[in-house]
Amino acid sequence: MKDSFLFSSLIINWSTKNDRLLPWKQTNDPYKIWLSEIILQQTRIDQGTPYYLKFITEFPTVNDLAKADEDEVLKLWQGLGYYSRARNLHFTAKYIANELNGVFPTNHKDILKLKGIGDYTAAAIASFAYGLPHAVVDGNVYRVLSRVFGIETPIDSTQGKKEFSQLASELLDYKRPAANNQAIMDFGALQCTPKSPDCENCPLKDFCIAFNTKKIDQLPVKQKKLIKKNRYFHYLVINIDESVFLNKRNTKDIWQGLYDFPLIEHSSLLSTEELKDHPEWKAYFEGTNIEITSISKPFKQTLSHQYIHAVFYEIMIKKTSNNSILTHNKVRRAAIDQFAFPKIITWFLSDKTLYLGFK
DNA sequence: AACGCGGGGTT
DNA sequence: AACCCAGCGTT
Repeated sequence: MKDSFLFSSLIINWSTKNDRLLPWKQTNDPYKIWLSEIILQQTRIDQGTPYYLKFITEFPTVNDLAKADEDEVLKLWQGLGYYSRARNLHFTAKYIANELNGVFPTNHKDILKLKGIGDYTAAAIASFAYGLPHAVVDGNVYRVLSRVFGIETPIDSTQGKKEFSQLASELLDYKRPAANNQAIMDFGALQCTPKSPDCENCPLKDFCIAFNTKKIDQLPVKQKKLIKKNRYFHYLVINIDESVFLNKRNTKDIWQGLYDFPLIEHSSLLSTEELKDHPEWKAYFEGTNIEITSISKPFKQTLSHQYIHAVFYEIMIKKTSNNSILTHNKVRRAAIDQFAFPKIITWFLSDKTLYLGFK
């Protein structure tokens, strides 16, 4: 079965009967294909599709995207996660517009140099936009190849990456790389699924080593296991007149580029009395006449690598002689919809809208 | 080579 | 709760 022609023929034949109609399949525009691939990195089709449609409506060309503010791009990206994708997308749009005269690179080597584009995305754009013979290796491909060929090398090892991308290249039908790449990903997503794949109705049943040795549920092999850490956020929702103070996250941490509120982080959840005794609280409110008007329920958000626990203290400033909080962005409450927030902030805000008419 | 980076669906 | 999704950049 180490017959590349047979493998790609079977996969492509399968795909002609199991086509997924997706918006970015209808175009050869490298900008749209690039945009779709960035959105779909580590993201399910169903989750990414509405964002793709929003983006091509708002920014029909790379020049439109380049002209936008980063805040505007992040706002449109809000809720999709992995926000460095949006920042790199915008950076690269400006680069293409300003340095490349708005023309997307047309060869694999130059595509791969762009920020936010790695091996997978470069191969995807090269094949889908220009018909160039570069094999994609994404999560679907790792799964399909490891099973069909019984490869137990961990897919998240350097050796594994090398081995699988070499095999994918050998298997690629060089006469129809786009169809071949599309087919193997669709096959992984619909037929050779992570859990309970439909092996009985699989065209590769007779060849698949994992199926014939009953190792389907053991492949692919991954070596990493990551531990989640707990973090405790005490958010200060500081209101003064019709405004509230926002914080733009610029440090090297989660949610870079998004907005939240002034934050006191501690290694455990603090009681109100403990929080009032915290040096950062004192720095904020020393010499200031304030009132805590409400304390939210605890919110919990699960990230890929940490748990965020957040409590929101709503504080009204009556009179201040302290200007340290003024280093944050003072924003009219009616205008906060324009800022991009992480999920845990939007949960808090929608709760407030629901119960207190806060807007 | 190892780690950090979101959010959500499925099992 | 664990796993995984059209991965990439940094250290």
